[in-house]
Amino acid sequence: MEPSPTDAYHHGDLGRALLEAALELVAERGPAGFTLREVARRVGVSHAAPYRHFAHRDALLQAVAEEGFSAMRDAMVQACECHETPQSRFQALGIAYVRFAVDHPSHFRVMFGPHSTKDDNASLARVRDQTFGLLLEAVVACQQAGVVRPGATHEIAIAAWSVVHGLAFLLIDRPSRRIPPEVAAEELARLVTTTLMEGMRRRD
Amino acid sequence: MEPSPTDAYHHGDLGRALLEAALELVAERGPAGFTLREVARRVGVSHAAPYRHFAHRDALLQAVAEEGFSAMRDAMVQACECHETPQSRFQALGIAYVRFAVDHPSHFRVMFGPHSTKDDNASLARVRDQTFGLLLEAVVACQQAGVVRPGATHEIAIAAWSVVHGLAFLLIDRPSRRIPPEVAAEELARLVTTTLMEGMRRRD
DNA sequence: CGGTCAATGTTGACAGTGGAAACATAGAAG
DNA sequence: CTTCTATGTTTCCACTGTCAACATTGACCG
Repeated sequence: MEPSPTDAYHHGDLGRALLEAALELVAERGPAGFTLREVARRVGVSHAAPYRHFAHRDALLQAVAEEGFSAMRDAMVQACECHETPQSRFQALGIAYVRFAVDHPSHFRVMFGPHSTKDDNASLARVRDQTFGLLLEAVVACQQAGVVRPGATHEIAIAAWSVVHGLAFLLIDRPSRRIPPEVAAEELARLVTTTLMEGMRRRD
Repeated sequence: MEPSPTDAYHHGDLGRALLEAALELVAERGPAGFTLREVARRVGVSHAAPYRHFAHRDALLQAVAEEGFSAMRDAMVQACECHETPQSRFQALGIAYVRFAVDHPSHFRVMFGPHSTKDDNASLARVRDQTFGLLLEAVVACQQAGVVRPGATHEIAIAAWSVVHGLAFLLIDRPSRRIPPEVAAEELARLVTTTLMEGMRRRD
């Protein structure tokens, strides 16, 4: 029962095919251009077929979001592994976050769009928590290494998430023309995380 | 020429009435529940009437966004005026930003939603720039007072915007259950801005 | 082997939406 | 009073999400 794309009545693995087509569609036309019927069209299936695999339109979008969170988490973990000290690992985490958003803006928007943030979806909520978990662990590691002031772990992690999350949105939305377009995302991410870590530094 | 409330033809300044109804609708049902026809219905006018005042659905949403940016800018300016030192003025700006988002989440989402960020709308782009302008001025003031390291003004302002923008979204979207729900927005905003300013501090 | 059944896919409907075109009306301008 | 133009209405269209009824298929069981 491999998904051989024959023109059989039964598709083999339609759920997976729908998800992949949805990913492509979102990447191509953005979250607004996403349409259940268009996804079905691309897979070559009738417009009601998706309902056998996803309860409603938003469920498919949530699956897209979940896929995105997994990919981002993996990218963050991978970026983290290249570094040794808790500080640089922490920073690598943040930079990977921003980079993912800049590289996959539509996907990132779906991940934090209105259909994905209501957590009636357990698996989506879990992978979202994992993302924040990475930041939390990094903060703890920095605290244990004595490079970040102790206490208020959650609050510090929220601050860290805020800064990369905000920068990510500013870079993909460009809400002001006074943000110079030539600024490199990576450099900015480095500056922003450095500044924040400096502010969280343990002072003696 | 802008239609002043006096030159009422049939309805009597329908444009304004539509905008106000749109504001209410967004506040009630969120950006997703916003519908041109529902707005028309609430004003008691046919579903095609809005097209005499707004080129398309997104234009009305952009007007809502513009209204929101004006209100937020005013709130920020007002919060700023209560303080003396450049640092506390800067921080007040950021806290007002977060507070506005938390107090008007739907409105805030529209302001940074996908329909408002493409800047084919001159007046919307202008008021967006003004918001960033406030941050820029505050950074310059802090630099002149010697409490923020000189240079890289734009980058520092972007960092400041990032942190309040990100915190705003995290607070209204709550993307992780590991963000404790009881944390007060205001305190968090204070912590986050303090941390950032500490990081931007001039070091001797 | 054949029959039954649940899973999967299709067809056709429905209400709701954004948008365009043709028509209607009322106030201003002559 | 007539005419013109800005505003509002009606009517239509293509498209969407969703549902119910129907069709097909492979798997399981006698």
